[in-house]
Formats: sequence, C-alpha cells, structure tokens
Amino acid sequence: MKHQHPPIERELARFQEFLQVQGLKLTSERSSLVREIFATHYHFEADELLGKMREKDVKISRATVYRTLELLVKSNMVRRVHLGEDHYHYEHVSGNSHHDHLICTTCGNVIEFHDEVLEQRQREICERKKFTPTFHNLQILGVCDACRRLGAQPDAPDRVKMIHANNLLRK
Amino acid sequence: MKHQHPPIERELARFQEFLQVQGLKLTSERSSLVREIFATHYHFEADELLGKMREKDVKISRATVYRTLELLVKSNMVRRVHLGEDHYHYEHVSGNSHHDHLICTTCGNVIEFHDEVLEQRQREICERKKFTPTFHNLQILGVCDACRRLGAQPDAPDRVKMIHANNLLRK
DNA sequence: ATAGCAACTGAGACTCAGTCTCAACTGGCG
DNA sequence: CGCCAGTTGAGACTGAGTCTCAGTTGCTAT
Repeated sequence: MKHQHPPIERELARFQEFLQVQGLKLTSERSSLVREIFATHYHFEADELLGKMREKDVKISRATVYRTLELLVKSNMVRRVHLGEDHYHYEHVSGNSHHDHLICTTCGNVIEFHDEVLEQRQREICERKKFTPTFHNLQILGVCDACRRLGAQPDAPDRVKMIHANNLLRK
Repeated sequence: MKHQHPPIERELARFQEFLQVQGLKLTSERSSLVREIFATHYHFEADELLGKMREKDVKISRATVYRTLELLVKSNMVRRVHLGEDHYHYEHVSGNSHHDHLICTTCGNVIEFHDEVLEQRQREICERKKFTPTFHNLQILGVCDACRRLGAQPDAPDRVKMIHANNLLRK
C-alpha cells in the first residue's frame, strides 16, 4: 500500500520547485490538495474538490482551494477546461499530453483525444493570420456511441444539461 | 434611412416561424431584442444587450433577455460561445456560417476564421470514435499581430483577463 | 371584434461559482 | 529560534444567470 503513488511525490516536488522560484511556500493545505488532485483521474470541479477534502476530514477553506488551483494552473500542472457547462472544470496535466474533448450531451461522458493533424493545421492557420498561439481549447459536443444505440437524439446546441460526472470522478 | 435592414426583417420572420411551430408568441419584447441582436455585428454579453435596450428606453427585464436568448439559441439563430472569460458571449448566426475564434489575450480582440480542413478532420475523428457530433467550439488563445509588435508577451494559460470588447460591440 | 386563456412579462428574491477582506497563523530563512 | 512575508479560514461580497408569481398580452376560435 505504501509507495503506491510515487508519481504523486514527483508532482509535489515539481509544485514545490515552482513555489520556491516564486518565493511562495508549500503549506500542508497545498500539498494535500496536490495529492488529491493527482490521485483523481478525471475532470473535476472546484467545489467537488472542496467536498472531497471535507469528506476526508482535511479542513481546507473554499478560498484556499481556489487559490491553490490558480497556482497549479499558473505552474502548468493543472488545466482549466470548459466542458459545455457554464463553469470551469479542471484536469491535471500528466506528463505533457495535450488533448481535446468529445462530450456526450446525453450521458455527460467525456472522451479525450489528441490528433496531430488538427494541431498542425491550427498552427498553420495561426501563422497565416500572424497570430501567436499559446493555448487552445476544442470541445465537440454530440452523442456517444452507447447513447446513440439507446436511441438518444442529438440536442439542440443549447446549454448542455449534463449528468454530473461525480460518479466518474471518484473512480 | 428606412429599409436599411431588410435582412433583419427576414430574421424576424424566421424567428416568428420558429415560435409558431412551438406554439409560442412573438411579443414586442422579443422582436425588439431580435432587431437589436441582428443590428449588432459583434460578440456580446447578455448584460450588454440588457444595457443597450435600457439606453434606448426599451424597457425589458433581465429575465426576458435571458429567456429570449435561450429561444434564439434553440432556434439556431444565435450561438453561445466561450471566449476565454468565465461567462458566455453570444453571436448571431448570419446565414449559416460556422466559424471558430482566435482570441488575443492582450487586447481582447477576436478574429473569426473558418477552415474546412479542420472541420473535415474533426468529422473523421468523430467517425473513428463512433461519436455523432452536433456542435463544436474551438478557441485559440494567444497574441495577435498588432500586440506582438507592441511587445506583448504571451500569458500563462491562466484565466484570461480580457479588455472588455464593449467599444468594439457598439461598432 | 372580442373573449378567453395559455403564453408571456417584470420585479426582485434566489442560487451558485468564484473573489475579497482581514485578523490570526505558520513555513522557512537568517 | 525568532521574525515576517506569505498563508489561511470565515464569511461577506460579486456577478451571471434562474426562478417565482401576480399581473399582462398575443393569438385563436368564436
């Protein structure tokens, strides 16, 4: 059971280095949050993270959760993504695998994908427009295979009413 | 001056037809909002629209603005887009020109583009994943040519602090 | 044309994610 | 090991968006 998550220790070290460079401190709250985030293999919401810390009787305030997420985003260890709902979701960056999302508007499932042709074409478009890209975000909304077999019809592209991925989150 | 916007009348007729099919009514509030939206050639926020109606002494409540926008999105006449800020922006759909966005994180300017190679590749990816797409949303954040010449450095992919595009809105 | 009624509206209370404030606390450098 | 900048928690605050409900209005059928 011990040493089950050596990668988490590596991430913690990475975060500590980032903090040190900025003249910031690695507090117990920050390291608990990093451990939790990197043990979670799914997209999560800030308030879900807060709830999970409370469940574990690790007392951390809402403000600290948001402040720490901000630092993690700045350090490129966490990415803030839109998944069709009207607030942010977060996902940790493992290694450096950029990916985009297919989002099922029926069951809320999120399928990640990466496609180099798409990436390359975007770089070409930016070059043509003399635009220096730093980041991009592609969501494709629709209906996944399983839901389509069950007869789900594609929604209008209105606000997606997603089934919360809480059950997936706690994996 | 009169007959300056015949296309707007066409849009109104389109909306009325949509409403009729749904058993809904074309009220004076709804038609004022449609006129305003289709006379505006830029991305706007719900509250900006509310403000513009107030400036013109057309009294429409916040709730009605949101309700009408929802109907317009359902009728595919207006699209709800994320532009890097934490709330929605809207844009009317002229004809049926789908496009994506390059967003300058320095000046807030938004460049629209459409690329058939990108679209086709996305369709291929969906097919391979057996996913039935209904809609997609691609934002590329970065620094535009003008800002780069002025020495702007690309931000970390943190929350974009955009200069509000209000000045652009009122064209 | 007009009565009737479902659809619609406005005012403002409400929700919910996210931010801010400030007094009390603490990590880590000197 | 003392100091103090950086950090935290509690809870007030903000701002976008939603909801409620009593009063109003567009439309259809008479």
